[in-house]
Amino acid sequence: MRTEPSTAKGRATVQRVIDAACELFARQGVRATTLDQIGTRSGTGRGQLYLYFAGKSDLVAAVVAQQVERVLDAQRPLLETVSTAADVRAWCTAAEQWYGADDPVRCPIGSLVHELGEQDDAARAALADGFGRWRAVLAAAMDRVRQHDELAADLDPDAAAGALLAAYQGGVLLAGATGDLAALRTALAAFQATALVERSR
Amino acid sequence: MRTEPSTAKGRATVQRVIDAACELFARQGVRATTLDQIGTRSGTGRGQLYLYFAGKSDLVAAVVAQQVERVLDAQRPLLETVSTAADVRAWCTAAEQWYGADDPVRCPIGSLVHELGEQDDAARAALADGFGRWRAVLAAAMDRVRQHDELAADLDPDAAAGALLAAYQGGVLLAGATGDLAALRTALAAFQATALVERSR
DNA sequence: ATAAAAATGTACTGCGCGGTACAAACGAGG
DNA sequence: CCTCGTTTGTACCGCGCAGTACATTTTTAT
Repeated sequence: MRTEPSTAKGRATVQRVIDAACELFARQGVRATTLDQIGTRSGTGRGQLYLYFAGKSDLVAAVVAQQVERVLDAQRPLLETVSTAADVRAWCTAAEQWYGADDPVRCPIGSLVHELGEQDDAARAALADGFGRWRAVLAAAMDRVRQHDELAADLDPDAAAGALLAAYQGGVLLAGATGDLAALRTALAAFQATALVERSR
Repeated sequence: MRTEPSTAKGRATVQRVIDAACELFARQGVRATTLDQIGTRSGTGRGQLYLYFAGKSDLVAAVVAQQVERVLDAQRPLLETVSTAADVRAWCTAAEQWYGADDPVRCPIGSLVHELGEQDDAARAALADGFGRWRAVLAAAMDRVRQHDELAADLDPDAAAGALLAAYQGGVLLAGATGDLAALRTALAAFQATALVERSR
């Protein structure tokens, strides 16, 4: 960020720009999105971009950070209440339904991994941090499942969180490639079938 | 492919071009690779590209197909002999070691998913087909494991293959994002821990 | 040996997009 | 109501790269 806006109006504009960029990046990818599109979409010209951001990579870094917040915020309410195997199943079901029939199957965070330039250090760091935090939230949830004794014995919560996140990302990747959400369902179903132990109660 | 080369020399050139493109795409991505680089790397100018290929997307499609063959060929010998849980573990270990310490962690196939243009239909189809075939080979292997009764009871071989592929792709994605292969190890380890049942014999 | 075809190298063109400069409009103190 | 800082809109520049044209060399066939 080159210049922090000093008025409310300026801050609102910055937010609109980031929001527009988030949407466009998620839908059509980073490199396929031009600054013109972002400027138009956000209702501002391209001029503002260079007032508030040092350039495209700077904007990308800001978007990555924002996107991470969005994804985590969206999941937190659901994830923070997870404490049983059934809750995990519910999260998996919800995850499958994030993708509608018509919009492209691409995780707003995961898809960024291969789209960031090699030298976009700030963005890459933000991305890695985002995955770390996502995993931490999942791990906390898995830990509660473990306390209910509904996590497979040979998995520790941290490993389970990593595995679930990988299954999700891999599933989304395959689903995006084949255009069929079944791949995601399969990946998550396998995790549920093997990692969770339903206790009768 | 615009014109099939009719001489051995021409075919050799085409192959060199595709090989060079494979390497460059795998290392630095599709969009970051220019036709100049491919022309130079393959020892031919950019002129040839347009003699044999209709344009970049055409070349990309050819590369995708080739890349799929490479990956499958590399794994076939290992995968076709898989018939026990221990063999699956061996494959997982091998998979972790495909990535050296210095080269970037990106699956030559998986990384393409988000790099292909929205309208590169031929390439996308080749990619989807590649995943399908990869999964089929894995499923055949899982079927043999099942026959040894070393696959978890609540997984059918097809689902196990999908889950393993997703775990691998997701693991590579996370490892690439964080720069730490541990993510891949965790994902594969979780699959092994929960999907495989070691029988004493 | 020679003509036709195929392969190779080079130089040029156009354009999309990131980046910059600068002019116009707005808005908050004095 | 004037003034200065901030915000907004526009017009321009240059570069990198995909795509094209064409001249030159090499290979194949008769």
